[in-house]
Amino acid sequence: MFIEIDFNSDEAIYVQLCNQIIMGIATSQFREGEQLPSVRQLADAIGINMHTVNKAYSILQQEGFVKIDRRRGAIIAIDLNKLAALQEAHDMLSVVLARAMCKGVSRTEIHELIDEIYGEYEA
Amino acid sequence: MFIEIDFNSDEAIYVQLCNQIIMGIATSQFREGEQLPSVRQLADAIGINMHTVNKAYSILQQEGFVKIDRRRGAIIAIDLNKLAALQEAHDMLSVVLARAMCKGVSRTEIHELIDEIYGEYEA
DNA sequence: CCCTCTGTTATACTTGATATAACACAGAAT
DNA sequence: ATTCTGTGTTATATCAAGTATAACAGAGGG
Repeated sequence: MFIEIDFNSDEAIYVQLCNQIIMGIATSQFREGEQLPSVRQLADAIGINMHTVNKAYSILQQEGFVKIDRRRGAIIAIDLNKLAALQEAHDMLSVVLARAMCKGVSRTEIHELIDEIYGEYEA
Repeated sequence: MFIEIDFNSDEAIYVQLCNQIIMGIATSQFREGEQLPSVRQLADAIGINMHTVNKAYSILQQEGFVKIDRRRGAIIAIDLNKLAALQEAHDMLSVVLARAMCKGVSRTEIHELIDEIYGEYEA
């Protein structure tokens, strides 16, 4: 369990949690069917409130990354909706690329970044 | 001036404003040295508060997209810091790509999206 | 039957986003 | 000079969102 929270960040804690868990799934640190730590366990480990973790898990459920069972807790369960995923990726990329373009980052450099990150994830 | 705010979005209004203005710069709708509408003009046009626009402009200044003059208002002035831009792009892409990968989007499909968006911007 | 584990709900507290109002400075018109 | 109108700024208030504390409810193991 390698989750690092930056308390000085302007990003909400539950958002950081969501992102790190999703990245954990992408890197196969968490696998389909695997059980995440209970809200209390994780909250204590990080030093934050149980409710904040609960909110992160709820959002991950809503976005189709986990399923929540009252007895077993949160379990990795990807809901594959590729059309929605492509739409979401397009919208988020539009913002990221606009920022990069304004600052003089070329199309080639972006493609290189993509390959670099995909490399980190597939390894 | 084509700025559309979604009041049902979970994104804060000032964030939507920042993003749309940055996309406006990327599409050459706004050019270096050009003057943005005054905080009151834009606020009235959109139907929001002047202070919300002011916050967006302040953030754009802080991030190096505009300069604010008490007399002339906000003026497009890109502060080219490519190293920081590449770092930022890497961090944001890490999150976007993780989400996409989990949902079964391939590396090739991401590259296609990049080209598609760059095409829209350069046109 | 009790103890402990799970998530859930109710309630407060604190911070951030947005709005209202008054301010201060600069330039144009009179 | 004086007034008017434009700019961003600051102070204050309001409302929503993020986070925390505490008590609850169901499930399973001793």
